[in-house]
Amino acid sequence: MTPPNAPKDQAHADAEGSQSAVLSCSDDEIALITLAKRNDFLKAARARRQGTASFLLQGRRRSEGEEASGIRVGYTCSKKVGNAVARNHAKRRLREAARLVIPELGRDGWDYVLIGKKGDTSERPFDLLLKDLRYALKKVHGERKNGPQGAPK
RNA sequence: GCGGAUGGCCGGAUAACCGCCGCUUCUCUCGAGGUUCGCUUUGGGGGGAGGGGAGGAAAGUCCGGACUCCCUUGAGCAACGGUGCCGGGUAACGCCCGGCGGGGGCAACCCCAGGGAUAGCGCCACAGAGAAGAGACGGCCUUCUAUACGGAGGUCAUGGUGAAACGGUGGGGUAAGAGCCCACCGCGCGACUGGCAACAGAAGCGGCACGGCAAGCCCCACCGGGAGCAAUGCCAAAUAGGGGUUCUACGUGGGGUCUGUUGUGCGCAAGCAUACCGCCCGCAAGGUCGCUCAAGCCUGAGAACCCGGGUUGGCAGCUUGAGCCGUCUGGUAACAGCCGGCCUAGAGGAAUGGUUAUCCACGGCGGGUUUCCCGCUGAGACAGAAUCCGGCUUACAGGCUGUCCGCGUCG
RNA sequence: GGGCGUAUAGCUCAGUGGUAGAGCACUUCGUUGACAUCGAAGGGGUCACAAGUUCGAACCUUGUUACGCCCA
Repeated sequence: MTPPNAPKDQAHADAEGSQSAVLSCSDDEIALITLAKRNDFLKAARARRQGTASFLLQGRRRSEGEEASGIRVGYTCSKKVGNAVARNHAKRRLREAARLVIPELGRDGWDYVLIGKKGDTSERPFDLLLKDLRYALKKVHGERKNGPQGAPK
């Protein structure tokens, strides 16, 4: 994606986005994009959050002016989690959990950030970790403007 | 058999399902360029297949390089930093090998920044008479005067100390003593011998003079420019096409040029001749590594510093290299050489994973036919490539294996 | 990834080989009817850790740990 071609590619993606992107991902799955920018992490940190036994979830709906479609996910493991091996391991488990859960429960146009905890993120049994993520997603989505227990489709 | 010393190697294995990052290849699709409309080149996206994907320390960043940029280069000097027994290895090293010296251990073996203290300076607290060219506080002895707590002289055997006290022990000797003399030990110099050398041995000589600290300054020898892949180069986008302060300079010679400008003379004019300026060439001056010398370079506009503005994208560097494995040869060894074979991660907010089963060793509990077997259960050491190599240091569950030493027993 | 620095009392810092200090804070006493201020006295230290050099190390050398700063 070189810059001179970028505008053209953008136009194509918009024009044929409904074909390529959606068709490739079969029915309702939306591509997950990894967050990279510091700014996005800071915005997410100011939004809604929900802690669980194994990690902390932050989530927000992107405002106007930003890209409207797609789910973006970021992963954070600070030095508090441990040395490089421990941090990488925790991030891998979070990434795997997000891959399994977020396509079915996540909402289009939202940003999520998963934050690892010292010890618990790598040691918690994996099925419980998935349960935690489902629970946290519900809590983050809920309550605000979708009414009480806004049923996730 | 028990205890110990030392070197090398490994550092979980296999399978299933679902995933991640490069590479090769096939296919579908979307664009761009070329086109003889057959096709071809190139870029993006989707899918399939094949094959690859963390370490012995990837770590600490403590040394040494490769590579890139910066300073104009070379030699010498100075400054600063480093290294420090000798010989060898190496691209290089503060690393490695072999040897020497000192210390520890019955031994195998281990440890040592291990040059110079007669080049100079400095320091040696407290205690002690005295802490560094020895001198003399108490004491001992002789002598003088008036019997002296006084004067003169001799002397260091003796004096709590201290990390360290100016040779030690014994004998002779003396007024008291003293290497004053003798024996042994220690110490210094050392012909000569062995060794490339460090060094070792040593005839003989010297009556003893020369304390410690250089991981204090220093002296000697050798080495070293600075910064680091977030180096650096390219492409694209965007903004700007900037502002301020300070400093320095306004030479000279010759030749060419009148098809560079201008002036003057001649000519009606085209043009011809000539002068200043400009341009080219040279010289001088100035500047240019902290200093000197040499070479080179720069200088009519230039140099230095400060302020201000934009981007946070992509590509290259990026993995074939002092590379790895094996046979043989040389060498005590580190290592080197010939030949043959192999290609072994290249990500980029950062992939190499998630779950399960069996096995492998380990711990705990229970049971059994108790050198062993079965069941349940728990935790699989230290730790994650980030430009690449050679070392060092530090962390590390457990296991395999070679060589050697001491003690005991048996033959 | 690379480069560099710091660690001494509860806090901020001195201390360049010889019994470890200052200010603030703390405790007690005095002053006051009481408090603040002021005065006096006192307690509090594995000098980050470990080895080495030295007779002797907070200090010199080497390694380790923790914390912090810088880069295009």
